[in-house]
Amino acid sequence: MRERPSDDLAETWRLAIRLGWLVREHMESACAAVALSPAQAHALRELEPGRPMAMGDLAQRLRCDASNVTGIVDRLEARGLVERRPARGDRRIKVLVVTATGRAVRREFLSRLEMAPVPLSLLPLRQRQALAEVLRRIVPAD
Amino acid sequence: MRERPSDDLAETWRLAIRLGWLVREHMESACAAVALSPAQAHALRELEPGRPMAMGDLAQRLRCDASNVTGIVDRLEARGLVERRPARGDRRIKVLVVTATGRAVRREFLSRLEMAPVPLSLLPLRQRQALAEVLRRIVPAD
DNA sequence: TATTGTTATACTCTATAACTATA
DNA sequence: TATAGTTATAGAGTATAACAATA
Repeated sequence: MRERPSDDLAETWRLAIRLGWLVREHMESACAAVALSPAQAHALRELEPGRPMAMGDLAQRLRCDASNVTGIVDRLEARGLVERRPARGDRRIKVLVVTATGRAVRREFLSRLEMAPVPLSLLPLRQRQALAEVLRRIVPAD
Repeated sequence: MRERPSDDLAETWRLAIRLGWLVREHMESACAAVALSPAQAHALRELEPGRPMAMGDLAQRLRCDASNVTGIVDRLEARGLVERRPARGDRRIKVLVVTATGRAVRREFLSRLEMAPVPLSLLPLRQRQALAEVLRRIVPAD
């Protein structure tokens, strides 16, 4: 069935959009499982254990205004997941460190995030390989 | 050591997640182009012209509480995109109708949404078809 | 009594602008 | 003066509970 290429493109993109929603729902359920809002989970994900990060740098990673990070970190800190520590050298800078509890929650969140929903795992191996190969071409590097 | 990353389920899923982000960014830029919040755009998308919908039904489609819809529709109505009309038969029900302006904005939004970002269009037709086929299997019907 | 939509309330995320304490 | 982080403020989305009008 030689469809017009433009129609094929639109159809493929519509399917991609639906996959996007699937991904979004999956993410939200991963957030809910660890009782974090999407923004909080996103922040915790960026804070790799053993790699302290300044508030401002986190704002950049989250692509939001620095003032938002204050509140997001307030809530993470209230739950005992991260700590604000003074940076050596520049006393204006506060550095974020993930606590032991934070590391556990972070691991739990990431592991849930990486558990693919059923349909993908049911796909034949060869098709999954093809999918991965195509995705690698169209999706920007992380 | 990853000898065969392509047959790794987790790797494929990670790529799918990135596609999800790509889709999300695309959607947000489509929303921004018509000056609608994601929730407002989502609502307007559900309101097919010529198919009036009750507030409660819209809440179900948006999968949110009915009380939220009041505010979302307030803003759409303030912009002249939809109208609340009394339903015949049951005077408790208010029915939503898209205005002429609303139809134009809706068309503009949907057309931007369906414009695939560059990378997908650069994919060879054959691969795009393969991608569509795989997506059709793993993605739930709309 | 039950249902539809609204209001009241509360919390989070978002941004801008003003403020503080450093540098 | 400039920068890092905070606070103040405002708008939007989310949910729950209470409410009015109607069924």
